[in-house]
Amino acid sequence: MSNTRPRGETFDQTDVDLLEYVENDFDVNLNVLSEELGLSKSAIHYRLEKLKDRGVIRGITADLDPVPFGLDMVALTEVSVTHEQGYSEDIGTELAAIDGIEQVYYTMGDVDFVTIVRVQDREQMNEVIDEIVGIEGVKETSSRFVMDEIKSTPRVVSVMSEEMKRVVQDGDR
Amino acid sequence: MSNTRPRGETFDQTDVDLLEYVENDFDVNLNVLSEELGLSKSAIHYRLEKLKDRGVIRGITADLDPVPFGLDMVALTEVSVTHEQGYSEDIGTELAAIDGIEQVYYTMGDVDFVTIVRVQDREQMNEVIDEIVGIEGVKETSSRFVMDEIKSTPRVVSVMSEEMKRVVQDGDR
DNA sequence: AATGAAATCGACCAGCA
DNA sequence: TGCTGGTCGATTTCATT
Repeated sequence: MSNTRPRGETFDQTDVDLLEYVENDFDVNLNVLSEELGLSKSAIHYRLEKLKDRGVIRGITADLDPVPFGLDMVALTEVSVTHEQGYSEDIGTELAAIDGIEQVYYTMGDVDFVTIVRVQDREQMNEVIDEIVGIEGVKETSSRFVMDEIKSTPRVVSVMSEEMKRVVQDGDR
Repeated sequence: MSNTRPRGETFDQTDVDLLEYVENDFDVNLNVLSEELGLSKSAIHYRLEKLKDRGVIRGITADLDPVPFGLDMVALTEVSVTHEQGYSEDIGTELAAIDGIEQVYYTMGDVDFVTIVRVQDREQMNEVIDEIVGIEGVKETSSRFVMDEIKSTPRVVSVMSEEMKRVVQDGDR
């Protein structure tokens, strides 16, 4: 389109392909990647290390299924706070520290925080909500139960449109 | 507490420790884990393979930082649909397929879906919203911008309280 | 930034508790 | 079934270009 100025950093095609691959599966031998991307094994390794150093790859993690742990009860909980002081940042940190709270977003608008809570049963859900309400400065909460997690394991490159990729792309190799 | 019947499967202390470790950092050599958990390299390897086979470990993935890609604009978008047919499931799938939509939850209550959208700029945000509205059966949307992602990379075991762990625990070794 | 060779580490096997 | 120790193959590292 018209705007080709890169926001953020730039990546070549190989990096984008490599990253899209490993963000879905890092349990690979380098031979496959090597052939797939047409580069030597050492070069793949070198690029991966550089991407780690740059902080693009924050880490390598095991993706766990919550279901075997009985963690199949999920709720989206909105949290409103009193706006007397600049407490908001602290309250966010406190929310993030509560067991069972998986994600915390600080939002604009009528509510201040949206959290995603994951627990094993209703009793634990009540406990989490009680903990939230117990935080100083929290005014009220409102929860919605999740009936189905249609897509719940965030990916970065895999979710980008071609246009989004174009914006951060630089050379072709 | 009173309820000690395990929901889901059971794990021993070593598995829980191992899983908590690798869900935050799988970029370790087995020697470190071996010492840390007081088990031989082979045993660690054996347990990891078994946990993969059981589906507890769904995969090994690279955790990417969205910021270097300029993906720093995030919104929580609620989607309401018409309730004439049993379309809901299909609509969820269609939402999940849209570029820029990172997470999709099917919820009870006044709205039907909550999505998390991640893009590079307002123009792309508009495009995503337009795509959502363009889905047949979608009635209306409502979006909130995220000002701060306080906690946005879901973890499973690391977020469990001691009580939650107790519920799925079995032997001590 | 990429290569090929050398050192290191992980995957696999047979045997054992 | 779960663990050990040892072997082989793969990966990481490094000197070189």
